Amino acid sequence: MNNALKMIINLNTAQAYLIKKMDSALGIHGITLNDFTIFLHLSNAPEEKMRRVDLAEKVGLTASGITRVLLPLEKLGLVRKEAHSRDARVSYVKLAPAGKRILNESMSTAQAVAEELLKGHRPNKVSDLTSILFELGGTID
Amino acid sequence: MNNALKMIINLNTAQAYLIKKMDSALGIHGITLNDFTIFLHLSNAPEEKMRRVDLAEKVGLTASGITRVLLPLEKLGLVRKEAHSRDARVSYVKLAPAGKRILNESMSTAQAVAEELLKGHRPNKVSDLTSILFELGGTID
DNA sequence: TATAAGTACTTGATAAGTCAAGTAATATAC
DNA sequence: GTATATTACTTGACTTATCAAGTACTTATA
Repeated sequence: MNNALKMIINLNTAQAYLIKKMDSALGIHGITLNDFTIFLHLSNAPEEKMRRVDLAEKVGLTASGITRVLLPLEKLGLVRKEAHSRDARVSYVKLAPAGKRILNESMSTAQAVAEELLKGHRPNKVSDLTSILFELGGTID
Repeated sequence: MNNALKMIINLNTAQAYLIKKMDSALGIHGITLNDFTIFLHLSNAPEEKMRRVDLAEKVGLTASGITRVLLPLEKLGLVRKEAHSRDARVSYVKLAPAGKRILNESMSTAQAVAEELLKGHRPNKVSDLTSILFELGGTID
Protein backbone atom coordinates (compact mmCIF):
# COMPACT_ATOMS: atom_id res chain seq x y z
CA MET A 1 0.00 0.00 0.00
CA ASN A 2 1.42 3.39 -0.90
CA ASN A 3 2.49 5.92 1.66
CA ALA A 4 0.03 8.56 0.51
CA LEU A 5 -2.90 6.30 1.36
CA LYS A 6 -1.40 5.32 4.70
CA MET A 7 -1.09 8.99 5.46
CA ILE A 8 -4.71 9.76 4.59
CA ILE A 9 -5.99 6.88 6.70
CA ASN A 10 -3.83 7.83 9.67
CA LEU A 11 -4.95 11.42 9.30
CA ASN A 12 -8.57 10.32 9.40
CA THR A 13 -8.13 8.07 12.41
CA ALA A 14 -5.93 10.53 14.30
CA GLN A 15 -8.49 13.26 13.75
CA ALA A 16 -11.21 11.12 15.35
CA TYR A 17 -9.00 10.75 18.39
CA LEU A 18 -7.76 14.34 18.54
CA ILE A 19 -11.13 16.01 18.17
CA LYS A 20 -12.44 14.04 21.13
CA LYS A 21 -9.57 15.33 23.25
CA MET A 22 -9.98 18.91 22.10
CA ASP A 23 -13.77 18.93 22.41
CA SER A 24 -13.55 17.46 25.86
CA ALA A 25 -11.06 20.13 26.99
CA LEU A 26 -12.93 23.01 25.34
CA GLY A 27 -16.13 21.75 26.94
CA ILE A 28 -15.11 23.69 30.06
CA HIS A 29 -15.79 26.85 28.07
CA GLY A 30 -18.97 25.45 26.58
CA ILE A 31 -17.62 25.21 23.04
CA THR A 32 -16.28 22.64 20.58
CA LEU A 33 -13.15 22.81 18.43
CA ASN A 34 -15.34 23.81 15.50
CA ASP A 35 -16.82 26.69 17.48
CA PHE A 36 -13.33 27.74 18.49
CA THR A 37 -12.19 27.65 14.87
CA ILE A 38 -15.16 29.79 13.85
CA PHE A 39 -14.35 32.41 16.49
CA LEU A 40 -10.72 32.37 15.44
CA HIS A 41 -11.49 33.02 11.77
CA LEU A 42 -13.96 35.74 12.67
CA SER A 43 -11.49 37.44 14.98
CA ASN A 44 -8.92 37.56 12.16
CA ALA A 45 -11.36 38.91 9.59
CA PRO A 46 -11.76 42.61 8.79
CA GLU A 47 -14.32 44.09 11.21
CA GLU A 48 -14.48 40.63 12.77
CA LYS A 49 -17.17 39.60 10.32
CA MET A 50 -17.49 37.21 7.39
CA ARG A 51 -20.04 36.00 4.91
CA ARG A 52 -21.51 32.64 5.85
CA VAL A 53 -20.24 30.91 2.69
CA ASP A 54 -16.71 32.15 3.30
CA LEU A 55 -16.79 31.04 6.90
CA ALA A 56 -18.14 27.64 5.85
CA GLU A 57 -15.23 27.22 3.48
CA LYS A 58 -12.71 28.18 6.16
CA VAL A 59 -13.97 25.63 8.64
CA GLY A 60 -14.59 22.88 6.09
CA LEU A 61 -18.37 22.78 6.40
CA THR A 62 -21.08 23.13 3.78
CA ALA A 63 -23.31 26.19 3.62
CA SER A 64 -26.10 24.33 5.34
CA GLY A 65 -23.71 23.01 7.96
CA ILE A 66 -22.64 26.52 8.89
CA THR A 67 -26.26 27.65 9.22
CA ARG A 68 -26.86 24.89 11.73
CA VAL A 69 -23.64 25.35 13.72
CA LEU A 70 -24.23 29.09 13.98
CA LEU A 71 -27.79 28.84 15.21
CA PRO A 72 -27.02 28.02 18.85
CA LEU A 73 -24.06 30.45 18.87
CA GLU A 74 -26.42 33.23 17.83
CA LYS A 75 -28.94 32.23 20.48
CA LEU A 76 -26.19 32.44 23.09
CA GLY A 77 -25.19 35.86 21.80
CA LEU A 78 -21.66 34.80 20.84
CA VAL A 79 -22.06 35.86 17.21
CA ARG A 80 -24.52 38.20 15.51
CA LYS A 81 -26.10 38.50 12.09
CA GLU A 82 -25.40 41.63 10.13
CA ALA A 83 -26.79 42.68 6.75
CA HIS A 84 -24.68 43.50 3.71
CA SER A 85 -25.31 47.05 2.55
CA ARG A 86 -25.43 46.28 -1.19
CA ASP A 87 -26.28 42.60 -1.47
CA ALA A 88 -29.43 41.52 0.30
CA ARG A 89 -28.58 37.86 -0.18
CA VAL A 90 -25.62 37.91 2.12
CA SER A 91 -25.83 37.74 5.85
CA TYR A 92 -22.61 38.49 7.67
CA VAL A 93 -21.64 36.63 10.80
CA LYS A 94 -20.05 39.02 13.26
CA LEU A 95 -18.12 38.06 16.37
CA ALA A 96 -20.01 39.48 19.36
CA PRO A 97 -18.19 40.69 22.49
CA ALA A 98 -19.29 37.61 24.42
CA GLY A 99 -17.85 35.42 21.67
CA LYS A 100 -14.60 37.32 21.70
CA ARG A 101 -14.38 36.90 25.45
CA ILE A 102 -14.87 33.15 25.14
CA LEU A 103 -12.25 32.95 22.41
CA ASN A 104 -9.75 34.72 24.67
CA GLU A 105 -10.62 32.57 27.65
CA SER A 106 -10.44 29.31 25.73
CA MET A 107 -7.25 30.15 23.83
CA SER A 108 -4.92 29.09 26.61
CA THR A 109 -6.86 25.87 27.20
CA ALA A 110 -6.68 25.05 23.50
CA GLN A 111 -2.98 25.85 23.28
CA ALA A 112 -2.13 23.85 26.38
CA VAL A 113 -3.99 20.75 25.18
CA ALA A 114 -2.47 21.00 21.72
CA GLU A 115 1.04 21.29 23.19
CA GLU A 116 0.39 18.32 25.43
CA LEU A 117 -0.81 16.24 22.50
CA LEU A 118 2.27 17.12 20.49
CA LYS A 119 4.86 17.01 23.23
CA GLY A 120 7.76 14.82 22.28
CA HIS A 121 7.59 15.89 18.65
CA ARG A 122 10.29 18.16 17.33
CA PRO A 123 8.96 21.68 16.73
CA ASN A 124 10.28 21.81 13.17
CA LYS A 125 8.49 18.56 12.33
CA VAL A 126 5.27 20.00 13.74
CA SER A 127 5.88 23.09 11.68
CA ASP A 128 6.38 21.03 8.50
CA LEU A 129 3.22 19.11 9.24
CA THR A 130 1.28 22.33 9.76
CA SER A 131 2.26 23.64 6.37
CA ILE A 132 1.58 20.38 4.53
CA LEU A 133 -1.85 20.27 6.16
CA PHE A 134 -2.42 23.84 5.10
CA GLU A 135 -1.84 22.83 1.50
CA LEU A 136 -4.12 19.85 1.94
CA GLY A 137 -7.12 21.96 2.92
CA GLY A 138 -6.13 23.50 6.23
CA THR A 139 -6.93 27.19 6.53
CA ILE A 140 -4.59 28.50 9.23
CA ASP A 141 -1.32 29.81 7.83
CA MET B 1 -0.99 31.25 18.70
CA ASN B 2 1.35 28.29 19.10
CA ASN B 3 2.24 25.96 16.29
CA ALA B 4 0.79 22.90 17.95
CA LEU B 5 -2.68 24.44 17.98
CA LYS B 6 -2.34 25.62 14.39
CA MET B 7 -1.47 22.07 13.47
CA ILE B 8 -4.47 20.58 15.25
CA ILE B 9 -6.85 23.05 13.62
CA ASN B 10 -5.39 22.50 10.16
CA LEU B 11 -5.58 18.76 10.71
CA ASN B 12 -9.23 19.04 11.60
CA THR B 13 -10.11 21.23 8.65
CA ALA B 14 -8.01 19.28 6.17
CA GLN B 15 -9.67 16.06 7.29
CA ALA B 16 -13.12 17.50 6.54
CA TYR B 17 -11.93 18.25 3.04
CA LEU B 18 -10.02 15.02 2.44
CA ILE B 19 -12.72 12.68 3.65
CA LYS B 20 -15.16 14.22 1.20
CA LYS B 21 -12.73 13.53 -1.64
CA MET B 22 -12.04 9.99 -0.54
CA ASP B 23 -15.68 9.12 0.17
CA SER B 24 -16.70 10.50 -3.16
CA ALA B 25 -14.08 8.42 -5.00
CA LEU B 26 -14.78 5.25 -3.03
CA GLY B 27 -18.48 5.72 -3.67
CA ILE B 28 -17.90 3.96 -7.01
CA HIS B 29 -17.35 0.80 -5.01
CA GLY B 30 -20.24 1.51 -2.68
CA ILE B 31 -18.09 2.14 0.38
CA THR B 32 -16.75 5.00 2.48
CA LEU B 33 -13.21 5.59 3.72
CA ASN B 34 -14.30 4.23 7.11
CA ASP B 35 -15.57 1.03 5.49
CA PHE B 36 -12.33 0.74 3.55
CA THR B 37 -10.33 1.18 6.76
CA ILE B 38 -12.38 -1.52 8.45
CA PHE B 39 -11.74 -3.99 5.62
CA LEU B 40 -8.06 -3.12 5.70
CA HIS B 41 -7.68 -3.82 9.41
CA LEU B 42 -9.66 -7.04 9.11
CA SER B 43 -7.55 -8.23 6.19
CA ASN B 44 -4.38 -7.68 8.24
CA ALA B 45 -5.73 -9.45 11.31
CA PRO B 46 -5.10 -13.14 12.09
CA GLU B 47 -7.79 -15.23 10.39
CA GLU B 48 -9.12 -11.91 9.03
CA LYS B 49 -11.23 -11.42 12.11
CA MET B 50 -11.28 -9.07 15.09
CA ARG B 51 -13.31 -8.39 18.19
CA ARG B 52 -15.65 -5.45 17.75
CA VAL B 53 -14.01 -3.41 20.51
CA ASP B 54 -10.58 -3.86 18.99
CA LEU B 55 -11.83 -2.90 15.57
CA ALA B 56 -13.56 0.16 17.03
CA GLU B 57 -10.32 1.27 18.58
CA LYS B 58 -8.43 0.81 15.30
CA VAL B 59 -10.82 2.95 13.30
CA GLY B 60 -11.34 5.58 15.99
CA LEU B 61 -14.98 4.82 16.71
CA THR B 62 -16.77 3.96 19.94
CA ALA B 63 -18.15 0.48 20.57
CA SER B 64 -21.62 1.63 19.68
CA GLY B 65 -20.35 3.38 16.57
CA ILE B 66 -18.83 0.15 15.29
CA THR B 67 -22.08 -1.74 15.88
CA ARG B 68 -23.88 0.76 13.70
CA VAL B 69 -21.29 0.92 10.93
CA LEU B 70 -21.10 -2.85 10.72
CA LEU B 71 -24.84 -3.39 10.47
CA PRO B 72 -25.23 -2.54 6.77
CA LEU B 73 -21.93 -4.26 5.91
CA GLU B 74 -23.27 -7.46 7.45
CA LYS B 75 -26.55 -7.10 5.58
CA LEU B 76 -24.60 -6.80 2.34
CA GLY B 77 -22.58 -9.89 3.25
CA LEU B 78 -19.25 -8.04 3.27
CA VAL B 79 -18.44 -9.05 6.84
CA ARG B 80 -19.81 -11.79 9.07
CA LYS B 81 -20.32 -12.35 12.77
CA GLU B 82 -18.48 -15.19 14.39
CA ALA B 83 -18.69 -16.42 17.96
CA HIS B 84 -15.73 -16.70 20.31
CA SER B 85 -15.27 -20.25 21.50
CA ARG B 86 -14.58 -19.42 25.14
CA ASP B 87 -16.11 -16.02 25.76
CA ALA B 88 -19.76 -15.70 24.87
CA ARG B 89 -19.63 -11.93 25.24
CA VAL B 90 -17.42 -11.39 22.25
CA SER B 91 -18.61 -11.37 18.73
CA TYR B 92 -15.90 -11.46 16.12
CA VAL B 93 -16.19 -9.53 12.89
CA LYS B 94 -14.82 -11.59 10.04
CA LEU B 95 -14.03 -10.32 6.57
CA ALA B 96 -16.29 -12.20 4.12
CA PRO B 97 -15.12 -13.08 0.59
CA ALA B 98 -17.33 -10.35 -0.89
CA GLY B 99 -15.75 -7.83 1.45
CA LYS B 100 -12.28 -8.96 0.53
CA ARG B 101 -13.14 -8.63 -3.14
CA ILE B 102 -14.33 -5.07 -2.60
CA LEU B 103 -11.21 -4.23 -0.64
CA ASN B 104 -9.07 -5.46 -3.53
CA GLU B 105 -11.12 -3.65 -6.12
CA SER B 106 -11.16 -0.38 -4.23
CA MET B 107 -7.49 -0.44 -3.25
CA SER B 108 -6.26 1.02 -6.50
CA THR B 109 -8.92 3.73 -6.49
CA ALA B 110 -7.98 4.68 -2.93
CA GLN B 111 -4.27 4.70 -3.72
CA ALA B 112 -4.70 6.75 -6.86
CA VAL B 113 -6.82 9.41 -5.14
CA ALA B 114 -4.43 9.58 -2.19
CA GLU B 115 -1.46 10.02 -4.55
CA GLU B 116 -3.27 12.71 -6.45
CA LEU B 117 -4.11 14.57 -3.25
CA LEU B 118 -0.47 14.43 -2.15
CA LYS B 119 1.21 15.04 -5.47
CA GLY B 120 3.71 17.84 -5.26
CA HIS B 121 4.75 16.83 -1.75
CA ARG B 122 8.11 15.22 -1.24
CA PRO B 123 7.77 11.52 -0.41
CA ASN B 124 9.98 11.77 2.65
CA LYS B 125 7.83 14.58 4.03
CA VAL B 126 4.74 12.45 3.49
CA SER B 127 6.50 9.62 5.22
CA ASP B 128 7.38 11.83 8.22
CA LEU B 129 3.81 12.99 8.38
CA THR B 130 2.52 9.43 8.31
CA SER B 131 4.62 8.47 11.30
CA ILE B 132 3.75 11.57 13.33
CA LEU B 133 0.08 10.87 12.66
CA PHE B 134 0.60 7.30 13.74
CA GLU B 135 1.87 8.53 17.08
CA LEU B 136 -1.05 10.92 17.35
CA GLY B 137 -3.66 8.20 17.15
CA GLY B 138 -3.27 6.81 13.64
CA THR B 139 -3.32 3.02 13.45
CA ILE B 140 -1.53 2.16 10.21
CA ASP B 141 2.17 1.63 10.70
C1' DT C 1 -19.30 -20.47 46.12
C1' DA C 2 -21.92 -16.37 46.27
C1' DT C 3 -21.40 -11.67 45.30
C1' DA C 4 -19.28 -7.82 43.34
C1' DA C 5 -16.80 -5.72 39.69
C1' DG C 6 -15.52 -5.52 35.13
C1' DT C 7 -16.00 -6.36 29.98
C1' DA C 8 -18.42 -6.84 25.31
C1' DC C 9 -21.89 -5.54 22.94
C1' DT C 10 -26.55 -3.28 21.74
C1' DT C 11 -30.13 0.18 21.86
C1' DG C 12 -32.87 4.71 22.54
C1' DA C 13 -32.36 9.40 22.44
C1' DT C 14 -29.80 12.95 20.60
C1' DA C 15 -26.17 15.85 18.13
C1' DA C 16 -23.87 17.32 14.13
C1' DG C 17 -23.50 17.50 9.49
C1' DT C 18 -24.82 16.06 4.48
C1' DC C 19 -27.58 16.48 0.25
C1' DA C 20 -31.30 18.04 -2.53
C1' DA C 21 -34.66 21.26 -3.09
C1' DG C 22 -36.58 25.73 -2.33
C1' DT C 23 -36.58 30.99 -1.83
C1' DA C 24 -34.85 35.34 -2.73
C1' DA C 25 -31.66 38.46 -4.68
C1' DT C 26 -28.04 39.71 -8.02
C1' DA C 27 -25.42 39.28 -12.36
C1' DT C 28 -25.22 38.07 -17.27
C1' DA C 29 -26.67 37.69 -22.10
C1' DC C 30 -29.31 38.82 -25.75
C1' DG D 1 -34.90 45.64 -20.49
C1' DT D 2 -36.36 41.10 -20.03
C1' DA D 3 -35.16 36.25 -19.58
C1' DT D 4 -31.74 33.22 -17.82
C1' DA D 5 -28.17 31.78 -14.90
C1' DT D 6 -25.77 32.20 -10.75
C1' DT D 7 -25.16 33.04 -5.85
C1' DA D 8 -26.37 33.14 -0.72
C1' DC D 9 -28.75 31.19 2.42
C1' DT D 10 -32.33 28.01 4.72
C1' DT D 11 -35.00 23.85 5.42
C1' DG D 12 -36.67 18.83 5.42
C1' DA D 13 -35.20 14.29 5.23
C1' DC D 14 -31.56 11.50 6.18
C1' DT D 15 -26.84 9.58 7.77
C1' DT D 16 -23.39 8.88 10.96
C1' DA D 17 -21.77 8.87 15.28
C1' DT D 18 -22.07 9.98 20.28
C1' DC D 19 -23.49 9.11 25.19
C1' DA D 20 -25.94 6.84 28.79
C1' DA D 21 -28.25 2.97 30.10
C1' DG D 22 -29.26 -1.84 29.75
C1' DT D 23 -28.26 -6.94 28.96
C1' DA D 24 -25.42 -10.80 29.15
C1' DC D 25 -21.45 -12.90 30.35
C1' DT D 26 -16.80 -13.51 32.77
C1' DT D 27 -13.36 -12.57 36.35
C1' DA D 28 -11.96 -11.41 40.95
C1' DT D 29 -12.89 -11.29 45.89
C1' DA D 30 -14.40 -12.52 50.40
